[in-house]
Amino acid sequence: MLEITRIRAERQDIVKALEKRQIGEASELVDRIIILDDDRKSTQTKNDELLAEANQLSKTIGQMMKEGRREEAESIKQRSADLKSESKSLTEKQNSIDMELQQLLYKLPNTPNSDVPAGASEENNEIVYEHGVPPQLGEDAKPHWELIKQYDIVDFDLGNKVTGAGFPFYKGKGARLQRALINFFLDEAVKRGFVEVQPPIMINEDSGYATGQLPDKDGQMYHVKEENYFLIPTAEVPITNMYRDVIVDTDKLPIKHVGFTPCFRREAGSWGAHVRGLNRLHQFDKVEIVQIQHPEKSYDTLKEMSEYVQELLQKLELPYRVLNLCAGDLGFTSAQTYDMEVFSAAQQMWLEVSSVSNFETYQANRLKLRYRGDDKKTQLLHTLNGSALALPRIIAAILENNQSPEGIKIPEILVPYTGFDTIS
RNA sequence: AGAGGAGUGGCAGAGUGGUCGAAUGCACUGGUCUUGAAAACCAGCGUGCCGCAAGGUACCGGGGGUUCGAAUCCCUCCUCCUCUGCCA
Repeated sequence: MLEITRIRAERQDIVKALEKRQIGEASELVDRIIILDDDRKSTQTKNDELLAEANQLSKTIGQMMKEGRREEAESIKQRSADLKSESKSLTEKQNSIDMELQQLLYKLPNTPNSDVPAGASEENNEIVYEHGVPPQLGEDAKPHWELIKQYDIVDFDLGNKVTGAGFPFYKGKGARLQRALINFFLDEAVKRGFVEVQPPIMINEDSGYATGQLPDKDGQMYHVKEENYFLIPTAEVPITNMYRDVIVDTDKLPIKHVGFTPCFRREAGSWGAHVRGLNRLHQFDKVEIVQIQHPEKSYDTLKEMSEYVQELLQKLELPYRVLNLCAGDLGFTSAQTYDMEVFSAAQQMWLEVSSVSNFETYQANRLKLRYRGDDKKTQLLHTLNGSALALPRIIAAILENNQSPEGIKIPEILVPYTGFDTIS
């Protein structure tokens, strides 16, 4: 959520930044927010004055009662009651203004950083780096959804029977490859100073709002009605929410966490031919890295996280490219995002395997995640996160790129984790 | 899941209707003293909102209510502890 003080102070810049994202009516929305905020302030001032008088009267009444001046006390009780009821209606007004203001602020996405390219859709994403050469596969190269059947390592039919579409079983060497990748990713992150956590995979409504999944992505998360819990779409949500309502000592920064969780996404209405096999699932595994950083250092941290993810891809010997997402393709809460895409040779397409983002103060504002500045005042921190990495598409790429008539070659670095070097 | 008890500032812990945003201790910050440190002593020390400021206002697990006045009384929800039950 954008800070209202910032909206007021940098009104023109913010409107411009939001328009870069192709948000219609940005200017009207911002104007409305400022008017409401004015209203909020004046209502509070009025209400505070009423309450001040009422509090004063109550004290006087108390004093009179003590001194036995009952009649005098009775005579001003009425005035106090009037003040109280007047204040009550002002409080109600305040609440309804607050709520409307809140709703409008929820509608505003984050403002893109100045390095973010303009553009409406993914065609305008900027390719900032490419690494590796896609392997030359023969005519008979198979997409991963055929390979998994051939070697019987991922079973969608079983998943359909036991749960439904998008919930596959991983079997045998498929399951072991999956486990190997999880351990590899966790170990690498821990080596780099990320503190491992195992968070709950259900979150409450407050957490959903704090990191911005709610209300924006309501309907995309699985919802447990009885408890009003949501299955997490990413470990970002529980891990970042560890720091909801926290004031962090600056010498503890940056805070670095890594966590492995399954992730659940309903992805309503987004299924099609290009999302076959492991390309898109309702449940998938992901190792996530999260950092909480001082505002002045957060872009260095973003770069560092992006480089870290690239190292993982290099170690897995996968050809990849890095995209600087354009404003129109940016996630709702992000100020800047780098996507890492792996080239899947048999499908002849790029698969997004990681998304590394700086949210600046957007999440911190909702989280009330702050540090104390040199002037002793609390200031919002910056939050960042990234996938490191999401498993299914990595598996898809490994299967497709490393296939040969002899079977599928496991990247060398993973062999100590898998205990085998070929799937055949 | 049932019965009982409890939730107060970073921590411990007082406060059961009036001047309480809240005693006290510890921790922390600054100062005095000291060659330095410790100890001792002095002072400061929650968060949000409104306000240029002075100041005002709200918050004692969350929400609602009673009252001129609520940390304190009532209702409700949540969480924790104890016992019983169940269970990886």
